Amino acid sequence: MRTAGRPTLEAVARRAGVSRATVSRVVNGSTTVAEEIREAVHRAVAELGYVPNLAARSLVTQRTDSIALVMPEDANRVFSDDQFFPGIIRGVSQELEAADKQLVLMLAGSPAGRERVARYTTGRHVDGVLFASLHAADPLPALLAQLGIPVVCNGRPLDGAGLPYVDVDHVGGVSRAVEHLIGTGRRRIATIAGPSDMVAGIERLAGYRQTVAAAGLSARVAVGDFTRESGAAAMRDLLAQHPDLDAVFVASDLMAQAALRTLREAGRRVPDDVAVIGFDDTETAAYTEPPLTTVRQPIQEIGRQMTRQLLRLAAGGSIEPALVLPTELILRDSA
Amino acid sequence: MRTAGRPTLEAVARRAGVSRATVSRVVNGSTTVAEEIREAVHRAVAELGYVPNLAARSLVTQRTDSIALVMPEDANRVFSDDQFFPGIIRGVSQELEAADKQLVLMLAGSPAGRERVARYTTGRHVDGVLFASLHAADPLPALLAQLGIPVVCNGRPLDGAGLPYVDVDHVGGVSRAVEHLIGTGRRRIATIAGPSDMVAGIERLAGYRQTVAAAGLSARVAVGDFTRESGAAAMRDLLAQHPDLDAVFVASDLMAQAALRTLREAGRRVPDDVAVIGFDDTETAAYTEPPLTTVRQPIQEIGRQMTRQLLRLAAGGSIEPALVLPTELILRDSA
DNA sequence: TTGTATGCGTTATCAT
DNA sequence: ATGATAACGCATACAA
Repeated sequence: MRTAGRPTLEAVARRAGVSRATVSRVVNGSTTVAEEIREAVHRAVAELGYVPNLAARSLVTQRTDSIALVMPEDANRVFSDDQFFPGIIRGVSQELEAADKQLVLMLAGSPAGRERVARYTTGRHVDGVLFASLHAADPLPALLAQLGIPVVCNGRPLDGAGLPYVDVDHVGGVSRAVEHLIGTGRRRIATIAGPSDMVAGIERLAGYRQTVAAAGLSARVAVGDFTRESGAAAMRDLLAQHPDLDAVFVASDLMAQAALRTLREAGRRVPDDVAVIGFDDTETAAYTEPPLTTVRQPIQEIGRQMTRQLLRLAAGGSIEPALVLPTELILRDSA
Repeated sequence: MRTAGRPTLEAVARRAGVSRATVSRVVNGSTTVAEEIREAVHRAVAELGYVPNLAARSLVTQRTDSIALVMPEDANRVFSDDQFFPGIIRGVSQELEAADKQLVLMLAGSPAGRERVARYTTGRHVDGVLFASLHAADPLPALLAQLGIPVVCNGRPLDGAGLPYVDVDHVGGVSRAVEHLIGTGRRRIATIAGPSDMVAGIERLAGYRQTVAAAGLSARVAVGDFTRESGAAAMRDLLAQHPDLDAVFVASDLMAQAALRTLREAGRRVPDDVAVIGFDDTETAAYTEPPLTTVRQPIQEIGRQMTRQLLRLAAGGSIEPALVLPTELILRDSA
C-alpha cells in the first residue's frame, strides 16, 4: 500500500516546522501569521506541490465552492446552433471564474435526468443552482428555494413562485420590432411564435399581440418551437392561411432563417413583398440572405447577471427579485 | 446555532434502529443485509429525506465521481454558433449521466483560466479530464497523465505525447470532398484552411494538399480561424490572388457560409462559377444560400467516445490510444 | 501569533 | 449478517 499519495496539510506542516493550523492559516490567507513563517510555509507548499483537498475542506466548511447550471436537455433551442446555450455558459463561467468557483453543468431533459438533478441539488452538493430556459412550471426551483438553497432562474418562473430571476425585455423588444414594421407601411403583420410553455415564447407573443392590437391591426399567429424546422413549417402555414401577409415577426433567428428560405421558395421577395424580423441577433443573422433585421438580446449578460445574483444570495446577501435586461432592434436588410 | 442541518447516516441509523455501518451498506447497495433491515433503512431514509454527503464520501473513497471537460474559452469556434461546443457537451453529458457522474466545465482561455484549470485538475478534484479542441502544444494534458490522472483529448495532441485521443477522419473527409470537386470538372481548386495551431486546421489542410497534389493540381491556400469573419476575409484574398478559381474547399461551415456571401457579393454564382464545400455539417449548412455541400463529422459521438474512454481509464482499464471516427460527404447544392 | 484538540459524514477493517 | 471503530484531510474554537 503506497502512502505516496499527494501531500497533506500535515506533510507541509512537518516540512515547514510548524503546526497544521498555521499552514491552514497561510493557505487560506489569514493575516495573523508572521511574515517569516508565512514564507517558510509557502516554500514548503511549493516544494511539495501541495494542493488542498476540496472534499475535506468542504466537509468542514459546509460549502462546496461550486454551483450548478441546469438546462433542459431536450430543448432543441439549447442544442441547436444559436448562441443561447454557449452564451449563457460563457457568461456564467466568467463570473464564476472571478469568484473562484466551479461550474457543474447538468442537463435535465429526460425524467431520469430531472430526477438526478433533483437528488444532486437538494443534496446540497452545490452552493446554489442556476436554471436556464425553463419549460412549463418546473417544481424543482421552488422546492430548492424552500430548502434554503440559493436559486436564480433565467426568465420569470411560470408558476408564479416568487423566485429571483433574470430576463430580457421581450415585450419591449418585440414592440419596437412590430412598430418598425408598421412605421414602414406594413399592415398585414403575422408572427411565428415560440413554444407556449416557455417564458420567451409567451412574452414575445404577448408583445406582438399588444402592439398590433394597439395599432388596430389583426393578429396572424403560427407557432413554432424556436427550431428552424418548426420555423419553416410555421411559415408555410402562414402563407397558406394568410397569403396576403406583408410582414412577419419571428420569435427566434433560427426560425427566421428558415422562414426566409421558405419565403424565397414560395417566390416572395424579402423585404419587398414580405418584411421579416427575427429575435436574438445570433451571429447567423448577419449572414442570412438577405441579412436579418432582428431584436438583440444580451445573452451572455444574462448568464453573468444570474451568476452575480446567485453568488450574492449564497453569500447571505439579499437581491432584487427580478432583473430585466434591455433589448435592441438591429436593422439590417430584411425589414 | 441550528443543528437542523440535513440528516446524516447517524440519524438514519438511529431512526432505523441499526448501526451506521448497516445504513451505509444499504445505501451503497450491499447485498449482505437482511431484507427486513434493508427495508427499515430505506423507510428511514425516505422519511428523513436523507442524501449522502458527497464530500464525506469522497474524502474516504478518494473518488469525486465527477470529471472535468476543459475547453479553450478564447477559441472563437467554441462560442460561435456552430454546434461543436454544444455537441461535445451533449455527448459527454449523455455518457456521464449513464455512469452517474457529474460534469465540471472549465474554460481555459485566459492565462489565469489555464492556471485555474491546472490547479484544479492536478489537485485531483476530478476523477479524470477531457480536453476539447486543443490549441498548439498544451503541456497540461501530458502533465496530468504523468501524475496518473486519466486524460483523453479531442484530436491528436500536437506535441506528440502519446496521450489517448478521439478524433474524426479529417483527411479522409477532405479527400472525398476535393475528389468530388475534381470529379465534377473543377481544376482550379482553392482552400480556406483553419488555424495552423489546431489539429483540425492542420489535418484538413493536409487532406486538401495531398488530394490536389495527387491529381496534379496546384494548391491555392488562404487561412482563417474557423470564424465567419475570417472566412470572408480569406475568400476575398483568394478572389484577389486567384481570380480564376472554380472551386473552394472551406475548412468549416461557418467560414463557408461567409465565403458564400462574399462570392455572391463579388458576382460569382455558386455553384455555376465557383463550387463550395464546407466541413462540419452544422445545422446552418442546410439553410445557406445555396444549401451547402459539406463534410459531416459526428460531433456528439466524439464527446461520447471521449467520455467512454476516460471512464474506462478511470476504472483502471486500458484503452486504445486513438479512436478515429468516420466522416461523410453530404451533397447539397453548393457543389 | 501559534499550537492543540475536536469534529465534519462517510467508508472500510475488523470483530462478533 | 451486523456493529464498533479507525481513518480520510481539513478548519476552527480554544488555550497558551
